[in-house]
Amino acid sequence: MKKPIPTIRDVAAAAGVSTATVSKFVNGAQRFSAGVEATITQVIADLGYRSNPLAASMITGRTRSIGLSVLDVANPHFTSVVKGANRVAQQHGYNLLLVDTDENPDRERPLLEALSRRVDGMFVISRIPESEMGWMMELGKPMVFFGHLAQHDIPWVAGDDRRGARMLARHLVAQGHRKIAYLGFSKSRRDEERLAAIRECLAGHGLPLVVHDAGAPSAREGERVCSAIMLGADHPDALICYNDLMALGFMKAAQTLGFRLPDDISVAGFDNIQFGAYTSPALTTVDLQSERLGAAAMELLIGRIEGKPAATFNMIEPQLILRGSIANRV
Amino acid sequence: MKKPIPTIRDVAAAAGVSTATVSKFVNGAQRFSAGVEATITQVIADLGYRSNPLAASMITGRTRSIGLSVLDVANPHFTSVVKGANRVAQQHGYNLLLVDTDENPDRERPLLEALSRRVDGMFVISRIPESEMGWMMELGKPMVFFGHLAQHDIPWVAGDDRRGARMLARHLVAQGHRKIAYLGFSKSRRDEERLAAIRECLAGHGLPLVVHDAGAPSAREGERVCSAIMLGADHPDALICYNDLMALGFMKAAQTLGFRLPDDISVAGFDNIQFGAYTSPALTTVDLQSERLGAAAMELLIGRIEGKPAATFNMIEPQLILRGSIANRV
DNA sequence: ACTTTGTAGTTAAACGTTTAATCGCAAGTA
DNA sequence: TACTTGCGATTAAACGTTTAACTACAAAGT
Repeated sequence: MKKPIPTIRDVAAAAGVSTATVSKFVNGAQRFSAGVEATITQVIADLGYRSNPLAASMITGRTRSIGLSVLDVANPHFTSVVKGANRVAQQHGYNLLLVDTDENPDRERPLLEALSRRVDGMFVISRIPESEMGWMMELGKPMVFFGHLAQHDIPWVAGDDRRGARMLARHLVAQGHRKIAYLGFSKSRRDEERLAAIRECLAGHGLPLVVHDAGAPSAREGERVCSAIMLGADHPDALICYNDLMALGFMKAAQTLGFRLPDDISVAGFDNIQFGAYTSPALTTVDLQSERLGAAAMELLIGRIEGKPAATFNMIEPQLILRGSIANRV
Repeated sequence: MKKPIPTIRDVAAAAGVSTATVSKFVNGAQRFSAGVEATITQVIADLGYRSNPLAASMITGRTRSIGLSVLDVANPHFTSVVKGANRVAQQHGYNLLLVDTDENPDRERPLLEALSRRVDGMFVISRIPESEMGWMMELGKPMVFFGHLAQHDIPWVAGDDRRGARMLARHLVAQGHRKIAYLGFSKSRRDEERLAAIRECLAGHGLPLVVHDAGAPSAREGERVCSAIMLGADHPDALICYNDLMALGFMKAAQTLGFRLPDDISVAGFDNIQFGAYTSPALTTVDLQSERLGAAAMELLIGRIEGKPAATFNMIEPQLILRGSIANRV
């Protein structure tokens, strides 16, 4: 036995004005005579009227929600991105419509296509190669992508992976490491930048790089590959992981195997997830500023949605976070 | 120079049928003669027609999105809840409209009120006391709450906090601990259940309980309160934390102060966040099944939205996860 | 042959807003 | 006085669907 939800027409009738007047009043789009203003205010309060945003969206073509497609919300790196994005969205009066593609590229297309009609714009964190992204442009909504893109007319936001990787590799060399390995995740578009920068830096010092590849960017996978890396003839003296999750998993497994960290092997990762600070040794990492990236992406996107001129991309400076997981071997 | 988006009317005109026919066709609501079916299929493909869900929502009153209000997405416990909720929502063809209240109860009301008109139902994780939740019921949408509620007509989903707390306290006693402390977070509705169960269990063994209270359920706060707990005349031999985040922070700070874990003090938490497994010692915790809770809440909510008879609440069994952070003092 | 039943498709009225165009009126201007 | 200007308020047409009620017609039953 619910009372029917009052419409703008009910308000107009009760206040003795037209619906247009009520609409303009609610949207603060005009000045009003004192009498009318008082009456409408009163009636709205009495009836408990609240504008129906769906109906408004039909006319204005704006929904005040933004689609956010993420690879895995439970990955703390992406969680931070979401957090930053959501903060900015909320500040501007937008809500996030969340999609989690669960690291499965096949899910992205149907989910994004369905999403596109319900939002004003989309922030997309994807594993789809840039060359296969054509259909996304047909979606007809403003978009911003996570991660560096080569095409210059598509907006993106990214940390400077190359620079961060270089900083880290340089530091390892300076600390006297000579047998450095990289545990990558080649399905990610960002992996190749990191790998290239590391390799280049080491080559500059005449050092080789052993590369391993993980099947998922997860702690579990880091644990799994540990024995393959450590139980060979001579294991590396330092390991750079594609991300902190993998590094955490690797460290745990290595310790379980009886290795001492960082004496037997130094470990480092990317992302600076919160939990890297709580292991022993604490994890050295490249902070790519996840939350700021999310926020910057949202600023960019909302700028485009609201038609304000804005840059097409935004590269944020990384920071090397030094903690106990890297030994000094000099 | 964008081409205008085709409407159902464009399709109807091009196919030589009425809009009603097209509508029924896309919703699979009727059988059609072979000719009509073929024509419509063809025209839809040619024009690239996609139904506008906003317009449909106006009529049906259904949006196929569900509001999820969360205290802090970046808290791994809630991240898991979101993950589980989102999985089930997606399975049923719903999207989550996310709201993050940032542990600030004052933000909840305006955000939820705005949200309520755009969704079919809401899953609310709140810090608002049950006695002040009246206005939420006026929102006129199906709702499910996170955490135990006393009122029996409001649907909720929760882990069995009392049972989990009892299991943990009992284990500590069995392992020979006699000076047990609790680091709580009294702003949470769930804190009091845990505290009560622990106190009751210890009282049964004639043991006292020292209670501390944190200002936030965060690792940082766990670090901050460490010295107050450990540097007194004689510190506890075991500490139960309101959640794993606080436990992680506490452990780190205690180790920094020179204490050895678990020899000097045993530590345990709640939630079984992934990262408790990667510290040294690894964290003993009560797994309240965050992800299953999120999923169960969504099942319950969707059941109510779609008018299927369902239970009003769902209590999920906790599990004690024993790891290295608890010593054997017998 | 006449009625009934069932089915494929149409008509037209919603749903609850926004907004361009218009209007009436009072105040200001020439 | 007559003409303009500005402003508060109205009119009515959208926006893109769904759906109850209806129609036309063919097949089946009597």
